[in-house]
Amino acid sequence: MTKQREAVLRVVRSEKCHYTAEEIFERAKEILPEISRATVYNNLHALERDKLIRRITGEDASDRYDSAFIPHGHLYCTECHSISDFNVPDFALTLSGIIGGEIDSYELKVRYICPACSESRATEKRA
Amino acid sequence: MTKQREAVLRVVRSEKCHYTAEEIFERAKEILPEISRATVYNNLHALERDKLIRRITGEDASDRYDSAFIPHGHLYCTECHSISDFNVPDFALTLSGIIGGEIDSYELKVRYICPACSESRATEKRA
DNA sequence: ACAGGATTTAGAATCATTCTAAATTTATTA
DNA sequence: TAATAAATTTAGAATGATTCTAAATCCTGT
Repeated sequence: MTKQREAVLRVVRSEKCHYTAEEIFERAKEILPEISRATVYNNLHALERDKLIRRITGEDASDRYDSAFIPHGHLYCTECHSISDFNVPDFALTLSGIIGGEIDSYELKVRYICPACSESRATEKRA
Repeated sequence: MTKQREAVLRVVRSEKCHYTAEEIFERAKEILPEISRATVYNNLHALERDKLIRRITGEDASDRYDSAFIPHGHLYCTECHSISDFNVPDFALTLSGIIGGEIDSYELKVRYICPACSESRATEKRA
């Protein structure tokens, strides 16, 4: 665990982080101004391999990361593109039951319209 | 629905397709030799928007696609990188229950070791 | 201190995807 | 059917996230 890896981990673990590699790079530079982009990528991969962080794929051009404390799903709003977390109780267990074997990890993403956007849509209609 | 869009859809709907855009392009050229890569991308986006096909993200550098008949999850083997489908009964319903609102779509990916690889590992250990 | 192995760095290279602008096709309206 | 508008297609250039490279640096164990 080098100081670079520690810095990357600290950034990803910061509050409500769903950052891209680039954003993590920017923030890691505030801790270690000399850190390079390649190192950030290297460490994101290493930390993901060791299950200290989790990669979130798909909704943008670039991957995002979050801390892996509790397995959870992600909600994407198709209007404002915000990301939030949600939990499916005992889902890992449910999955291994269906699959009939051990699971390494899972990724669950739901696209929907978030309450805020849903509300502002309704307001518009009324107007 | 142009003949190009039809060709792309036909390729994605071919048996057990989990192709990348590039693979779809190669196969679409067998139907329409003049088709261009940009058209394949355009139509993949259009077909996804219209929910005629589904995009699968993440496990490779490039996205993959499959036909969207029945909502289902994907199993990735971490050893041989094969992809297969599986079904979580009534999952869309479960999700909208948890989220408390309507869902646009969901993507569920599970990483595990497939039965074939699991077996060959066991065989190795025995040897 | 020293050897060996892993990590870091800057920048170049790669490669999937998107963009562009012109040409063509399809749909609409007269 | 002719005329016009709107959407789609095309080839190739551009973009941009990520990976690669090769040299420098940092640990670790002796």
